[in-house]
Amino acid sequence: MDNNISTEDHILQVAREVFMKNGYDGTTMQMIADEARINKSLLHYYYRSKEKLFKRIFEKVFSTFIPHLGVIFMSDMSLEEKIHAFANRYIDVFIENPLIPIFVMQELSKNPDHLTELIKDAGINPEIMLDKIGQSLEKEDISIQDPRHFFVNLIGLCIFPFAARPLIQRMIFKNNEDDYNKFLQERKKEVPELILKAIRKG
Amino acid sequence: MDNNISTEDHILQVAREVFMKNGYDGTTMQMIADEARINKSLLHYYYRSKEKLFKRIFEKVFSTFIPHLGVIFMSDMSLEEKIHAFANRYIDVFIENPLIPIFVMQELSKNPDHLTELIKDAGINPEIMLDKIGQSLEKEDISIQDPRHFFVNLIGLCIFPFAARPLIQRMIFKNNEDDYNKFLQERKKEVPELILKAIRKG
DNA sequence: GTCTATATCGGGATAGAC
DNA sequence: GTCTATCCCGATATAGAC
Repeated sequence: MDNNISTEDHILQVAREVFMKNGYDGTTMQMIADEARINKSLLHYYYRSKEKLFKRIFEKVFSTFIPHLGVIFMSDMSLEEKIHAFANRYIDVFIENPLIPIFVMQELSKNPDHLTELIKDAGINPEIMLDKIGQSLEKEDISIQDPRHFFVNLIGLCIFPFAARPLIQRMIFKNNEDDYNKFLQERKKEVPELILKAIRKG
Repeated sequence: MDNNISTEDHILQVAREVFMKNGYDGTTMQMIADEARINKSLLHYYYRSKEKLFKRIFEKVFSTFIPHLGVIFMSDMSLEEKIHAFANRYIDVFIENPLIPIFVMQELSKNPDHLTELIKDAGINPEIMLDKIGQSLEKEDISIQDPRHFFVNLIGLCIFPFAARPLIQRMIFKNNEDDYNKFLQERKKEVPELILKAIRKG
């Protein structure tokens, strides 16, 4: 209820939380209105329709994590530095926004065509990134690996524990939140270690 | 439209597809009825309510992939054999049922309490499994690693490419289905190789 | 800019005919 | 066992007062 920000932005903040938690279909305009303590029709006044509001939110969410990818992999760090930077950055982002992974996967599986455009907007060119990775894999003291597998491995190892959190936390952490948070922190070291051991020569 | 099977089972098959594709909230009884070429009220005749029907489906889906876990990890294979068995089995299961990962993650994130019971029904005891893995990690010619990280790594590396398929296929495979299917097949070798390199001594 | 009232539609679910 | 008709509610969206 911070009165310094406009109603318009306040709605956006609240809607983001509600949509991320419940998904598009699981969210009603009434939920958002209640949460924002305003009237339903005010939502329409600002954003015309549920779909338009959702699109705004989704693009916002997408842009909170995709740009890091370009920044890290287009930099001139060594591959090892990139791996550490990636794990640190993304695990931190998802610790602060734990709902992003499922939310994004869910929406993209329903609506994959919306995607191509979003990636361009983020200034990312996956081909060039993969080329750079491929070059590093050959040049540096590293046994050759398919850059596409390398890439999917790195991303998957970082994101999966968030996407499957309900399952894993219950299965192997007796549903203890704190233990799981510790576990997630540990992965900033575990993931790079795993990958580096696997691709380092000798 | 196979007339050999009962209407009741036919509904179950159709509902499974529709629910997996659209999720609980994104599915209407009308969709299922249309797809099954029957009347809406017939759904209620057989399954009383949308929620009851969904529960049946979800448990069915869950049991198509969870039991393998116990079979593999409670067996007396060596850890290396288990890793290969796991990757082969699960990647095959998900190639045949590509919607399972997102569907299950989505539902569990909305409704995590439904889970504990399901795992017991599947005859799985995660603690014992982890203990067995821990013992293998110490006994066999392997550098010690936290079995929990080991476990999450293995599962994540296998499942993530299915959960994030829309994103990855577009970003790094120019949306080419066949290439991506080949890629998924390759992972039956890539994943065990990665993990074994990382945990093998010397 | 924010509210109330209302229109319109589609959802889940039930009753009852056949 | 399968259908039609109907109930009731909640959803998105708009009109119009203030």
